[in-house]
Amino acid sequence: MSSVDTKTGSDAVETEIQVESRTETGGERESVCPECGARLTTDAGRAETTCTECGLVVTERHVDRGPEWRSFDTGERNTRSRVGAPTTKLLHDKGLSSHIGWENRDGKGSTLSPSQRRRMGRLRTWDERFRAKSHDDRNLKQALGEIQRMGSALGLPDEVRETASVIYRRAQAEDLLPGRTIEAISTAALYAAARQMDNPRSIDEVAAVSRIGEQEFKRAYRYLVRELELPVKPANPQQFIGRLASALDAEPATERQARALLTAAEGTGIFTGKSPVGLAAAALYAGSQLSGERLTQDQVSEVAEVSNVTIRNRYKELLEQYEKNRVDAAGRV
DNA sequence: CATTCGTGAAGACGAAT
DNA sequence: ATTCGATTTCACGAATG
Repeated sequence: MSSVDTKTGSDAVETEIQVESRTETGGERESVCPECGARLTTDAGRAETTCTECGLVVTERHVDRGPEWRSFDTGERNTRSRVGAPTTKLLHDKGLSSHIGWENRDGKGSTLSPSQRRRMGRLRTWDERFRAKSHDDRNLKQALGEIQRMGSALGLPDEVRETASVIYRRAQAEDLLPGRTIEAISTAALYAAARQMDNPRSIDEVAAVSRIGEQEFKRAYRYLVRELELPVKPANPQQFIGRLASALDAEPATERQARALLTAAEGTGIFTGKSPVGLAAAALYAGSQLSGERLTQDQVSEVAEVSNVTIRNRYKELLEQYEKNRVDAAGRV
């Protein structure tokens, strides 16, 4: 049993976090004083509950839910310490755990005997081990909570979130976390997972629900892919057509045309190096011209979060290739 | 007037040195 | 670590309907 405790440990954490994340914020604010039975008032700012009559301080556990602990901004990224995860200061143990220091002195400041010193050395070892373990656990909890939150905000299925947490754990196991924020790795893991499961979201979409900036997010993602050698294929623009079309309330004919345009351009090198979302947006615009719906470039660029310039540059290439294929097919018959 | 189109400057990125 | 080529975006003005 002892040899597998890392595995069972992390599984236990996973189920625990799911239960916790489903739990809504504590309901019962109505309570009475255990001493005098009078009403209690809660001071949210001080996180204190006091009796109106006798002044008894009950002090409930005001659980600090949600990852609002992150107080540094992206600009601080450069000055951040590279040692350890940035959670330590603010989150780790909430300052509740004791720590065995390195000084070989007792509580009064006098030095220890050699035997006591050895004993403390052994204790210190275990202290560090437990500390590291619980730190990783907290780290993971935090990350899984974030993945859960962002995943549901993006409407991603559970499998994607599970894949994301697997990726996160791999990153943790390979010591990829130091120097990066939990949010950054979580966001990157989720984005990578979505792509791996053929349910990609655009960088913009993911960045919109993440707590980190787009720059940092992309960095973390590339870092993860490189270090973990994640097998992520280039995203297919077709995968964005459906969601964009429904966001635009586009006609089915337009969507069909868009898909046809993309299919025609597949494998011609038009895709290489181009943003998949930009291609999808351009295809929808061009498709709407062909179908007669005539969406404007700005309409499409709005929902796709792609500039109208990009749409301009892409849709001409798409139409060109489409024409070429059409005459080829006609000539072959 | 709204939409589309073309352009140059600027920033980010990957690849190569 | 810097440099280069491609891409995207922004801001502007001109052309088009």
